[in-house]
Amino acid sequence: MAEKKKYDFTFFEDVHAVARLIPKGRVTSYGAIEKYLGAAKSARMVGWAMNAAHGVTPPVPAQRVVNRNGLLSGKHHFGEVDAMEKMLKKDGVEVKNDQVVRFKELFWDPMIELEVK
DNA sequence: CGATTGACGTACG
DNA sequence: TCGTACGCCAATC
Repeated sequence: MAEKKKYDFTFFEDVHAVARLIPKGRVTSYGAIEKYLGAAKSARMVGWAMNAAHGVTPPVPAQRVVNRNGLLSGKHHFGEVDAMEKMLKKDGVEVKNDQVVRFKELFWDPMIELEVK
């Protein structure tokens, strides 16, 4: 019984992995990750995974993960409200009114980028 | 153990 | 087009 943990963190690990795969200057949405994981039924679970992404190594760029509208829905969870926006700008992502500018252009879909088609 | 909440998304009016 | 309602699954109270 080499059960490391009682719960299956597969979902969390996968979410973290995908989040780390997000290229600099790019952003993605929870829904995209969900669908990539095949769990488009639990959108909120991705948010919980991100909540668990704090303190893990390597750090998970959760700031690059926004909601479907490109809105920084989780900016309040970075300690400071400006932390998420600041990091995004640092990555070269423009943020206006807590929203990613040209979100459609900067959108990074794992299903398309990671899938060999 | 039951009810509420939560970093979302889709459906309906 | 905008606002409200519901579903989803897990964690917390």
